[in-house]
Amino acid sequence: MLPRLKKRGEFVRATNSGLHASAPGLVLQAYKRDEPADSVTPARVGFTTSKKVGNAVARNRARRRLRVLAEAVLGPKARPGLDYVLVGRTATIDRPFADLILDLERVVDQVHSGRAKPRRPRRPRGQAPAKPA
RNA sequence: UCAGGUGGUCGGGCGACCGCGCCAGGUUUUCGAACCUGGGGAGGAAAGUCCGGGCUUCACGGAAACACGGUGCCGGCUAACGGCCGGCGAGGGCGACCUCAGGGAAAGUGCCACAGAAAGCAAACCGCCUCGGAUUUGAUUCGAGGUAAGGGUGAAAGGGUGGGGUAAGAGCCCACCGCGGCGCUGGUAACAGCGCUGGCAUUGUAAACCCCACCGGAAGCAAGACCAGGUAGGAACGACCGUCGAUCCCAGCUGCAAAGCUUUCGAGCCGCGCACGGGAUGCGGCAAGCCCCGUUUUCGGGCCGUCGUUCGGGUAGGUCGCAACGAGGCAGUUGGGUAACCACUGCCCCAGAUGAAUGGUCGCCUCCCCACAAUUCCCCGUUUCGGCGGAGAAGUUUAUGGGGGACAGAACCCGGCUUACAGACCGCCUGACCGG
Repeated sequence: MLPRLKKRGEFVRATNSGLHASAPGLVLQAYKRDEPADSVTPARVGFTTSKKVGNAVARNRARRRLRVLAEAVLGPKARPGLDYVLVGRTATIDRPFADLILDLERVVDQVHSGRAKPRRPRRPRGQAPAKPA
């Protein structure tokens, strides 16, 4: 079983500074930890299911499916030194499991090959968009 | 059989593979843990967080009062409750049954739109009746008075219905009903029944203020305790206050006196100590600290006041609380009670996570819905009377395919309430129809 992300700061770091890739059934965020090359720790994984997914029962179900999914796909494919965050969507609950596996394999490949992009910076609420110079 | 009422139970089942966290025992151990075996692992509402408790901290002399909030027919049950049970009253339903914040309106204040002549000190718009006058008989009209039976307005017109009575009317009188008072009877009581009596006087509204009775100290497991870490027990300004300076003081009380007592001190406590050049600031010791520095420790050195305003920075990591012998659960042809509930007997120990375990995937079955085919029935056309074609209905049986199975996730723990909920099952009762 992969080690889990547990602190809020680790999740925020992956969201703000990590790479993002999305699929119909889920969203993947990945952050490469700043570690010396000779002491790289194993990959870690965390799960986020917000209220957008549904009530507590729906969120629990989405997170459980993501957890099994992570063991099946990230178990063999995860790279040491990375923090993976799987974000649940509404479709995570009803999408066939085989499709979810394909979704996750695709986004993991995107992240590993560098084709994923960092998150578009969001302006703080209440501020006007910055005008291009 | 149909329609309905009410109480209760359940909330998909089985299997395969792969997993999660907890407890107990065992083995290994590099003391971090790993592995094996066994046990148990979401709900009827775990939800909303609306009441009542346990528990914790704070406050507080017992207590009482004010304010504020809550409750509000009677009796019982309960640890307690705004809960439950049984009664009473009022309203609804043919009925089973359902609903009700259901104390006080002769303590006081307020309010009652619109319509209407008049709305709580009642009231004369139309009408009705009597008397008088005028005009031309019928009749019309003017004036004075009586009248709440009729019309009209309104949610409501100052008891209701009927009779007597009267110029017309009126509780003016009578009967019944309603209402108030008193008495008797039944009931623990709410209340009910009966009798006498009064005279219709007392409009409604208290989820309007209010009055009365009873209840309530506050905040909550991020309570609270311990440990680890930690740059910041932060900063600025102002006031008080202390130091330098300025300045001020070297005293007061008792006593004849000797003397004694009191008075000071920057900050936790204790002790010492000060007078002609001294003091207000001194010296020593002990103790505490989420403080800082040095060098890891022993240790050494430094630091520290109060109040107010403003501005920040960081954090919520671990263990305990906390997984339970408890207002505990299950069972009973047991006993008491109409019941809620209580007693007794037997058995059981029954989730404990913390980015948050209690599951994921697949197959079969089950229940419901839909489509299509076969099946049955009816209608139309045609016929060589065997059928054929078209259109429709039934949903019985069978097969195939597709879809659906609700509301919802423990977070310190109990007792309730409220709200959400596909569907299934059981008991009792009511009404209608049919049969005996």
